[in-house]
Amino acid sequence: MKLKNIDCEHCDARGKGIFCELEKLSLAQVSERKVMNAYKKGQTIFFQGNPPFGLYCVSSGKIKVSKIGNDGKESIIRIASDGDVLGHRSLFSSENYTATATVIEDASICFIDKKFIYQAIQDEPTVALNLIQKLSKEMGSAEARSASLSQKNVRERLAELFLMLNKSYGVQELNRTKLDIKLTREEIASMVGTANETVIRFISEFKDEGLIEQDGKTIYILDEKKLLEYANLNY
Amino acid sequence: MKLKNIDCEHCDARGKGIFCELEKLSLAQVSERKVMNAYKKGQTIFFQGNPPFGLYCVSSGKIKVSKIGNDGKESIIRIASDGDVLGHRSLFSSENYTATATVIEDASICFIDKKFIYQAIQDEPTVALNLIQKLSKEMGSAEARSASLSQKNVRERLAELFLMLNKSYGVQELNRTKLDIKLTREEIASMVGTANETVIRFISEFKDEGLIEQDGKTIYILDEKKLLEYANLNY
DNA sequence: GAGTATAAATGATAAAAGTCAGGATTATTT
DNA sequence: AAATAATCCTGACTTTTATCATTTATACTC
Repeated sequence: MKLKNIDCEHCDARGKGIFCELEKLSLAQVSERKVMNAYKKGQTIFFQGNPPFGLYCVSSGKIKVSKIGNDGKESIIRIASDGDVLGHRSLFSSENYTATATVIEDASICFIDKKFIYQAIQDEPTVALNLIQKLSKEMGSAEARSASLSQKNVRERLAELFLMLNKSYGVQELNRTKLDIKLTREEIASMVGTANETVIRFISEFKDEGLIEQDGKTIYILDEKKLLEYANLNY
Repeated sequence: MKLKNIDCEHCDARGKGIFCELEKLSLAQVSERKVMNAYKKGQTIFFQGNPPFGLYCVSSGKIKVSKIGNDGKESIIRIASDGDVLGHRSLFSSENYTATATVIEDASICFIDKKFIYQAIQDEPTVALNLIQKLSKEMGSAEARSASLSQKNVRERLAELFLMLNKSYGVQELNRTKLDIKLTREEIASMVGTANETVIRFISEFKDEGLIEQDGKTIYILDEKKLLEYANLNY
């Protein structure tokens, strides 16, 4: 679905993206080259195995980036939302996509051609630096996740995930924090790296112990302190 | 230990590093700002928790980058050798080191001040681009590792590791490939994300089945094909 | 080269998580 | 609102891996 081409200057995600420090003039150039598309929940932005032709910049919505194993098992690597870029990893390491990007919450996403991105990196040091910083932060998460998977048990990893979701998508309410993201147990399981039955068991445990509660598909954090204990974070 | 300051132009790792496309003049500038140090096996280059003051470029040797969990369990995130950079992730995400870098094979490493690195990124687009590419590739490995840890069992992950080591450090001999890297069982375990006893059992199995053999601490790959089967790689 | 430290190997057992099956809920469609 | 589908939940059982204890081998030091 093609959207009216909102210009970059008025993009909601303007302050967070890699082009955020550009002056108006250059930003207008970016704006001219981009195409904005609207995606519905469930749609795929790119598939594992396909070659990248450019970069996706998320203006709004949520996208899961996941790897599908040989046996069909899904692993969600990260979730991208406004201000995040998608497809950069494969683009810059000159290989086909190693993951699939699927919309989990209706999204507006801009596509920018490969050539122009490389040009922008050459001409605008801030773009390069922002990219380096974004990659570094994502790398940090990826490494933390690896360490977590090697060192921690499922309960710890699940507590960790809730804390992470709390940080990224938490909306404070009176005596609880609403997680503004809807995930199935299956998806939660594939973020934690376990089977969905196992996740279900621990979520029930967390609910019984009053750490979290649930209304429909929405999860609320009740006791962050206890979650922190359970997560056994590395200082 | 301070070494005679070999200039960048004559560095063995010149062709592989982030400064490889610089012209002689700019390279000389890098050369002036760097300090080269020699590290012995076992020495630590930086510690988890400390702030970064610059970037390390590996000229020779091998360094393990590992995260130590609360319980003291080590997870090796990656191994850096000639042409690789170290400490970039924390530097560019402006946080303290989230991992520790320890020499596992005597190394020569250059240190370049933070300020100068940022300057170089501004002034030399190729440096920025090389960094972006290095980060993207490392990110690819990190993501693959996460997926592997979530989806595969120990035997598959171990086979995968041997294939990876084969690719990076394999030296072809008559009817086998020598892995030019010495790792303890403990280290192998912490790369695979399991207990050393478990690694030992599977290594014994691999030896019994003629997939690998060993002479002292050196491992040789005998049957790459079978390892590929065992690894159950994702196409 | 004997002695000590470190690493590797093996067996027995326990714990954690995976798998399979069936039923209960909640969404979605007609 | 009924019907269908998708998701969630729970229990029983199996497999995988971790942990602990002990022995053997290798490397390092005096």
